[in-house]
Amino acid sequence: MSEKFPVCPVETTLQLIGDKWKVLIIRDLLDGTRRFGELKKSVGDISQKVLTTNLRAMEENGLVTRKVYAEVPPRVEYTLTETGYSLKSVLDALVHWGTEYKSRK
Amino acid sequence: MSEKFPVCPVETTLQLIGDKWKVLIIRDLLDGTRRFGELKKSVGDISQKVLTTNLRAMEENGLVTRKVYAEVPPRVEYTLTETGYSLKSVLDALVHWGTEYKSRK
DNA sequence: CACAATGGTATCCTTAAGGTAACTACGGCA
DNA sequence: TGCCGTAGTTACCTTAAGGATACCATTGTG
Repeated sequence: MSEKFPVCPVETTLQLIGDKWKVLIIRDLLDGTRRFGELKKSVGDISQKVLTTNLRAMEENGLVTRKVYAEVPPRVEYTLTETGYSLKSVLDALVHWGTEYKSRK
Repeated sequence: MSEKFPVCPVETTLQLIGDKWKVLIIRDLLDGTRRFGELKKSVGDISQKVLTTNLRAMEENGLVTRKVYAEVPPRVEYTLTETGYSLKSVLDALVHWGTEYKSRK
């Protein structure tokens, strides 16, 4: 049944992507599937530990899927789920606002 | 002249409202001017110290204006600037996504 | 055999964020 | 006189987040 989320939908969203790192991960995954190492490079100054922690949480929340290939060395790919991809509208808003803000300076 | 912001507009936005509390403050100020005490109640479980800190930062970044009335006891009102109000589009996206997410559960 | 590459986990330590409580100014009021 | 309420500031302490480092499994290659 429905898990308990805050009444305010803003708080619900913050609960899922209120973390700076998660937003940046989604930004990069919106362009398509990425390997762990690729994300580590593209997200920016993120440590392996933090990246792993965030990806696990996002998987838990149904925002990304994790696919492990039985190769050596191992290959792990992360892809946005449909729900995760639907965050594109939020990211678009962030991009738009950030661009506007900078241009006003 | 232009201060230095990250190249990525998403990071610029996060730099300004990447904090959970700031988002909630903006959510409440979108309905109109609020007194300090009103915000403290409506934002949720926020301490006076953290609320003050965030409001100061947002004032610094030109998102809110602070107006002090020379009364006793003192009255201080916070209002979104035009720039701050323009975050409505971002908040709308957060509301919309959060609502959708909850309904999928 | 030793090592490289990838995607982790485990441990320890430091730093930053936030909580709590005490204190301030001010004038009104009983 | 002493207390009330608002909107703070300050000091101190606790907790959580994150950094750094070491370690692991696997297998093809030199």
